[in-house]
Amino acid sequence: MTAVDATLVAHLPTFLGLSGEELAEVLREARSVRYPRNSEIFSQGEEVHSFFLLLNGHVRASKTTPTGEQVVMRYVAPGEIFGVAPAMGLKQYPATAMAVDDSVVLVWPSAAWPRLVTKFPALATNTLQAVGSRLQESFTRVVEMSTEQVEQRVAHALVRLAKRSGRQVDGGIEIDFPISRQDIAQMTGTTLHTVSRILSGWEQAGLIESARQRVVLRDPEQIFALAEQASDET
Amino acid sequence: MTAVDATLVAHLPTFLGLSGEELAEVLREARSVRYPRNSEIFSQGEEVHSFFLLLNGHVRASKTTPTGEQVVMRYVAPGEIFGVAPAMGLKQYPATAMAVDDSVVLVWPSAAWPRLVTKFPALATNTLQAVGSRLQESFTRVVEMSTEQVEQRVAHALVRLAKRSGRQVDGGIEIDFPISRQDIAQMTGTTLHTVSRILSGWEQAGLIESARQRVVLRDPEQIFALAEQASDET
DNA sequence: GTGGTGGGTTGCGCCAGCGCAAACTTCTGC
DNA sequence: GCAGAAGTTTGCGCTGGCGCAACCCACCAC
Repeated sequence: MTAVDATLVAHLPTFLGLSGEELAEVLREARSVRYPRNSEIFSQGEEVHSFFLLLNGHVRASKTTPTGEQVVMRYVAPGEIFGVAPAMGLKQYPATAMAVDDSVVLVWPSAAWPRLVTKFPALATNTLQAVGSRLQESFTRVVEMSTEQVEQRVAHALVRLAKRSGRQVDGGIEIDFPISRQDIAQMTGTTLHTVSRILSGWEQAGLIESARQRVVLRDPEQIFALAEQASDET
Repeated sequence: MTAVDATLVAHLPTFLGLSGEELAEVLREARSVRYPRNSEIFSQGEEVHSFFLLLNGHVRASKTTPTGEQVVMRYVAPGEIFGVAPAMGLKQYPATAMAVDDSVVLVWPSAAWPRLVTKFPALATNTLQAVGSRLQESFTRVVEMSTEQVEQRVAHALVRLAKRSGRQVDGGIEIDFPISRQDIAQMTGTTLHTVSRILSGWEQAGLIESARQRVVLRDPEQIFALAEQASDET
């Protein structure tokens, strides 16, 4: 039940339009929780009990099919809300959230949502915009999966990860959290093997540098180009 | 600029929690417009000017890629809101909406949204839930495209269409609007040809009956079964 | 240090479904 | 009633990428 520092989150889009006083009131209902790497925050099918805001670290949201296959829905970056099932009127979490890195998370009990949103309608409109942009992203993904080849989709995925969670390093841009070939496969609708082959190819060509759960874009421009143009080129 | 009959829409989830008086006030800002079959309601990239509620008919929302391919994002059923780009803070429509059947639509100017939502916060939460469930649907689609074979995806698509827009006829359930093989292909991420082959097969087997832009599920149970189980079976 | 485990790589064969092509059928406009 | 457009069917050959399998490597626990 740590007191949460308002200055850390005041600038986030979620709290746009709230006064300092109001923000403090909203934060008073949350507690700050630390999740170590590879720990589960909530699980698909579990009764909804909370909604969350990621302060620090990285969280992966994934869905498991009845046949046991996993699909990665998104990676949550610091500052974003997630697990907003309560706001969407869901009774159970539609996906599983796991900290892929040591993470710090603000947690509100579900019951707080109706109360907060009544008192601070801006929260509803801000959340609506957040959910709206996720819907756009999801649509983008559907479009990519419908029209692009695997290599292009992997390029797109890396570009997006780099933009959202990239860290400048001397050799280029590094994806700022541990991500395996398997994860990338589950983001792009392909197999671990195919991703491995593609990344190997790119590494040969000097476009990326990679190691265990680590990817550095050495030539972001080129990857970007691969993501964009339709298939021709050498 | 027809006056809109409140009793027609009072029961819709969008207006949940509004009194009759309030609803009347909301409707006063809308006008009712008729779009003939195959006419465009708004176009991808167009400046946002309105948001909509479908009273009657059917509307297809689709996205066009830079390379000119089309992907069908959803079919809007009567009673649903669509083109809610204003609420999501978008400046341009992310997709094209076309009436696939003669349709009647309530149209609000974008400018009305902030005003209405301030006055009636329930609108924001209701819209949030609507957008949330679309997000779920979109995720479902991503999962299907990642893990299922084409035949299974087509089955899923038909089942969903039948549930949302099916009409009981003596031979089974008919999809209640004109839909081409091409449309189904664009919903499932495959080609017109493959859809045609699959539907032909099903027609041979007596599962469906089809004609130009028309599909009747003769054996919905079977199609449902195809959609569910992983690939084995005769 | 040593054994084990969780990633990652790579070769090989196969097939679902795409691309191309051609023909057919049903609507629509005039 | 006729011409053309739009939608559908079907055959054929090819290939992207999947499934399987084997192996390698880096890290971790003890």
